[in-house]
Amino acid sequence: MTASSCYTLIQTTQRASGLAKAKRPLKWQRDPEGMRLRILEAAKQEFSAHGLAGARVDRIAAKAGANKRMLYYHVGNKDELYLAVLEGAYDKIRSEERGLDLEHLDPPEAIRRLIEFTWNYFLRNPEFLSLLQTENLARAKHLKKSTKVKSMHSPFVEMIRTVVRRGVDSGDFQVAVDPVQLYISIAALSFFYLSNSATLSVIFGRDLLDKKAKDERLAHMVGLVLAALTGQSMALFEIAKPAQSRASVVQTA
Amino acid sequence: MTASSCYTLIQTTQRASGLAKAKRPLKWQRDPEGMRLRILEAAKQEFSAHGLAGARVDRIAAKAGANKRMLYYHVGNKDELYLAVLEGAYDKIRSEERGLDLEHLDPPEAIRRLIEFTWNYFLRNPEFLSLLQTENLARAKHLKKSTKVKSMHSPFVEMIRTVVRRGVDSGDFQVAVDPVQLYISIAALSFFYLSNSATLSVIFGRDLLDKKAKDERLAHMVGLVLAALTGQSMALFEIAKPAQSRASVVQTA
DNA sequence: ACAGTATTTATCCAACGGGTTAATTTCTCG
DNA sequence: CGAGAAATTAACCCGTTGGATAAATACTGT
Repeated sequence: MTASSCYTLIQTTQRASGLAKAKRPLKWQRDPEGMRLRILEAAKQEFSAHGLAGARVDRIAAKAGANKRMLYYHVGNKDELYLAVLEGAYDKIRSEERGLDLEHLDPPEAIRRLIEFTWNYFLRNPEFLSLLQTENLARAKHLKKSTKVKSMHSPFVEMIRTVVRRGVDSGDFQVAVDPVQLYISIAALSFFYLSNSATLSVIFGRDLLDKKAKDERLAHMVGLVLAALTGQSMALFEIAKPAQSRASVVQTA
Repeated sequence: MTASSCYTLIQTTQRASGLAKAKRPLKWQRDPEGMRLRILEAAKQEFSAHGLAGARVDRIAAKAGANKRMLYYHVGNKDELYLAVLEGAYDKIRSEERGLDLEHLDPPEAIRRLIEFTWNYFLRNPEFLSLLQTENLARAKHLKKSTKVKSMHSPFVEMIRTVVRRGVDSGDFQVAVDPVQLYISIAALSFFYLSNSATLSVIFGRDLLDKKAKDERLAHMVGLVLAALTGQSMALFEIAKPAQSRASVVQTA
């Protein structure tokens, strides 16, 4: 498996200059950037699947189709590798957030979009949730050392502050809620549901990750937050959920 | 330290029969129940501080003032120890929940009390949060094996269902929200804030665990949920937060 | 083409860590 | 009081794991 993925590498990364002049079949090929990327990707999977202490350096190497030595050569030791993965994860979500462009929507729609984005991002990137959990179990010990992440200081909060202010001015929102509180609440509603779905599913005896459950959750979250902000009924916002299903929820055991 | 706690044990757990007839100073004393309790307590600390993989059996033994062999003698191997701790944690919160007695409060007050209880329980028992995080990182692998926890099937959900129904009947609440969704949301708002406070504090550059921040968070959560349920303004419910502080929040950078 | 450097492979190892075995000490009950 | 059971200590075992060292191979500029 490891060997085969290594050969795959040789095929996929061969340069344009690689005509048919390959006399002796090379044992391996240089590709520092690609190697680094594959290492970080493999490390992301390993760390999110097993946590920091549970992650195995050898497994990361194997998954990356690399020799273990490569990790130390290209990134550093286990902790440095972990921090690099963490920084990459933050970098990714921040950059996607930047594209959200809430300024041009009317306030309630902006909040709805923010909730939906957060929910979908967490759904699409479960490793991100795991990495955050892992880092919080370590009380952010590594993140505190990071110079990069501190400078990322979310301009996102400013986006939300603006939306809230606009909402208050237009009369859509009833309170000038603290944007950080709001952001944390929105993240919390999605994050907890997804990151704790395993134990919650056991406890409540229902699969929280099937299609229907996920649809209902999104509708619930949007309804909860928008109802609180606008003072209107939750039911008004749950357009994603058909009336039939809404009734059945009340009866669910 | 380890040795001293061991001697402490001998002093504190000596039976009533222990007159002053101790001729030869005993090297140690039998105390199976006490030993088991100390092991589980030490294990709880260790697992919550370091996760499953990061926990060290030797450290648990040391913290319990015991010989490593005792863990295996009284509980079992590392995994069994972990499961025992987890079951104990669920047992504890469930039993406290049972005393909440929401039935005799009017619906909005019942919800407020539920939120406050959850928040305070999480604050008082940070190990519980860590254990749940750890178990979810393991995708509830251990919890699924537990026969005990499955039978605990929360009668709590029924309590909430009743409160919601009463609230709808009385006109206090506008929607018959799914009690499981509501419970998850209430837990989420507290859980995420506290379990992720380490990384969030770094990112937002403010200490989320100081007194003022905690007070504001509780007020925010109560306001959010009750406003959504009743359709009234969030501001009405934030009685814990003085007006001055509320204004300053809006300005906070 | 070739010398020097960058990248990768192949081994090795010392510490660690979960778990076990065997000996010791304390308690209980006839 | 003394023998057998229960509880505890002490010492050891051995696979694992993060990390290091050294040798081999591929590329680059001249």
